[in-house]
Amino acid sequence: MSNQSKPVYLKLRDQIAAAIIDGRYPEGEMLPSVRALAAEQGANPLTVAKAYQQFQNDGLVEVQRGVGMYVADGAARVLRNRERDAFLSEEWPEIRERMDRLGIAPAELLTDA
Amino acid sequence: MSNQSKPVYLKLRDQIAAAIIDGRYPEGEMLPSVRALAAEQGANPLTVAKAYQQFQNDGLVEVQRGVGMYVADGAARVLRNRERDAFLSEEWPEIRERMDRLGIAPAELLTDA
DNA sequence: CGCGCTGTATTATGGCACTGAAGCACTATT
DNA sequence: AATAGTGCTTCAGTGCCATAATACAGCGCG
Repeated sequence: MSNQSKPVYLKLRDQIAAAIIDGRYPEGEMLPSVRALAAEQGANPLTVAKAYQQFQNDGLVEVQRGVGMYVADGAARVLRNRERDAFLSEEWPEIRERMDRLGIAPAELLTDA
Repeated sequence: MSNQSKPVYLKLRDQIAAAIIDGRYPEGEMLPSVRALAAEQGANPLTVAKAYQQFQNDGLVEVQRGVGMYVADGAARVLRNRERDAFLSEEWPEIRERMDRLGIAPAELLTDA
């Protein structure tokens, strides 16, 4: 659903955010360079820069021009809380409404880990 | 999430599907005309037609040119089963993964009715 | 200094999806 | 026949996305 026809820069943004939350991009560590990530993902450097842009504006990554971009302290916590609130207030109600309409019992969703 | 920056014709499509599943557009009954629904929703008739298009291709609505479009027999059941399967196989795994990442326990969200 | 690595800005271009306006084709009713 | 209601086709416009080529600016190191 989230990985299909969505703009590339948004997919990259989500992917980076997940990596920060999971600690795969640890706080204080340097993020992959624009060109490096672009090459790795087969995307354009400009597109990667656009994905990084949003994190800069929010102060979640610190830019050292000529050096690289670093994950700010507390970025993982802020990011997780923000996405958590957004999920609960916006996405979950609609998901729940859909489950009710489709007749999906909550129990059957919890069987697997 | 589903009601923000999503194309109008897709929002209309979901809305119509929900109405069919819920029986607000009963089987055998005539659907609102393209122009009528467009006026009601403040959209362009063509956009509404595009939303209806997908149901025609799947045989869920029957078109009588010059007359109108009617909900096919069994449309509600087919539609509900299809969306149900799609939800379980495609959407839910991603939702589950996100909830795990954000530290949300599924059980506490499913307890209330 | 010179080289190589960072991010950034500019401009241009192609593609694609969405939306819209006008008109055509068909049917039922009068 | 005339009218008014249907869906449908065609043409055109708009905006976003992605890419490309190029150049600029800051930093570290030999």
